[in-house]
Amino acid sequence: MNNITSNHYNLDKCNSCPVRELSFCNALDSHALEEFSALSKTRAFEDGQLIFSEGKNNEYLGSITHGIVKIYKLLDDGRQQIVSLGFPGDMLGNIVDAEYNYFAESVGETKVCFYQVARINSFAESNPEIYRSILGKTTEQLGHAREWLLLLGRKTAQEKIASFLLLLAEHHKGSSPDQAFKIPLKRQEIADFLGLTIETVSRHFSNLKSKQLIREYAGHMLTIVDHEALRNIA
Amino acid sequence: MNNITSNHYNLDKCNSCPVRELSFCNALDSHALEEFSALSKTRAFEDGQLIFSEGKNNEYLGSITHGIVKIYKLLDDGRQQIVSLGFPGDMLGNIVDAEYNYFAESVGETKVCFYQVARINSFAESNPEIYRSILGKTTEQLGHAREWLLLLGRKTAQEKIASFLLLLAEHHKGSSPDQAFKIPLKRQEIADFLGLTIETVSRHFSNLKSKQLIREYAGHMLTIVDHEALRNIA
DNA sequence: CGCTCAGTTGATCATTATCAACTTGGGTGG
DNA sequence: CCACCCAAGTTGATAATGATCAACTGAGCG
Repeated sequence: MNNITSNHYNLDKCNSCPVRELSFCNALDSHALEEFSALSKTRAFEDGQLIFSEGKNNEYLGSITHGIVKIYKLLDDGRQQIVSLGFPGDMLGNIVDAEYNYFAESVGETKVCFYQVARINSFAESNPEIYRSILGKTTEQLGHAREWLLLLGRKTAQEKIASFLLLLAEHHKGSSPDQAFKIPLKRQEIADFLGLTIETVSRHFSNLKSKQLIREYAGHMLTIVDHEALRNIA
Repeated sequence: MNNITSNHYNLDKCNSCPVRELSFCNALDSHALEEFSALSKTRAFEDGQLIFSEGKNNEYLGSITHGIVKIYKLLDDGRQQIVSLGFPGDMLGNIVDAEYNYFAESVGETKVCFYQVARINSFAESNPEIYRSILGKTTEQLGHAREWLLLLGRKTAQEKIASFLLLLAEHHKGSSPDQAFKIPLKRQEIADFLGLTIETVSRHFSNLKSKQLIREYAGHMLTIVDHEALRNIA
């Protein structure tokens, strides 16, 4: 964790924060938030930058404000598994384990609001509710991880792809259903998220297209044509 | 959650608790612990009893004191995935999500120390450190879940079996290495934990036996003969 | 223009699932 | 006490899913 840029508009930055209601800092009242926000530093990442790397200690806790972050693990021979996709409002890192045993990398342009863990702990002495809030986010992540265990352990390739597309659609709920959205991941990343190979992912995409359940165009823009059918597959 | 038996020896029960140092209640000092322990009720389970079922609300938080609990999810067609094995000291349930989206079932004879979530929340008003402690346990579970995501997504059957055996051995560290221990799960449960079928599990067990890496006898007693080789496989 | 990277598609292979038969062992009742 | 029964586990034969290897397309960029 280097080069965290100082932030000089602390006082009202949370008010303009796009993930104000989603982030773990949401639990704080406006007075506490003002104090807390003074501790934060925001950092922007280009596509594919390493945010955390394995074995690094838990010096910072982050909150994603823009973009997507992939959390992944590696085996010795290079096999990779994405264990989580972080979307705006999601928490990054943890304040408990000294060993942060994953890699975190930006997917596209990303911004993360960081807090030093030591400062969170001091802050918590007078504002213990922050722990409850971090607990909420962690429990949520645990739920997602377990959902994915079911997917990786028991779903077929086609079911995995369908589930993945619905997950993405879920994060575009703001826009109308049947709205086109950009697939943020490359085929290799999708494969690493679903426990498949590039080729299998590609084939099942083609398959869903030929069945007219989805449509893809202009690079990576995707429309889910038949939500219902996709949900039945997943 | 029915039939929670009242516990009439509250005052010093935590002192005799076998998971005193492992459980989330560990964070409390002896005064707070005495107050907290009065809120707990212990319940015993036979093999294969349902402890939580999907969709039930988060009324209770538990701490496993004896035995093993499997947490699993189901697909509509009956496919099952064990998403976690709870050992003594592990936490059961959560205090955040209203929907507890898993099944929990005892594996062998099991005892669980339960707390009503509402009571934990009241208690936390004067002892907020309990949230920090629950957060610690939840973060630990998240770490295990993600380790398993790597296993399910990217490891071969043989690697899965080896990893599983080492996980079990890990929980018998108290006894000397190369010590025999009982495999607590049936083949079907192992399969549901590793995302495999019974037959594949059985074949790879046979394979490891024929290679003299493990030995199995008297039903389900297992000795790991060659830890090193097993670790290389995993 | 040609290079590279991402993605697609095809052919073949390997691993694991499926289906089926058989073994083993513990428990029960005659 | 033995015979039987059932559940769990093993092993074999075959099938299917997904991986691997390979060739090719197309877009973006210097």
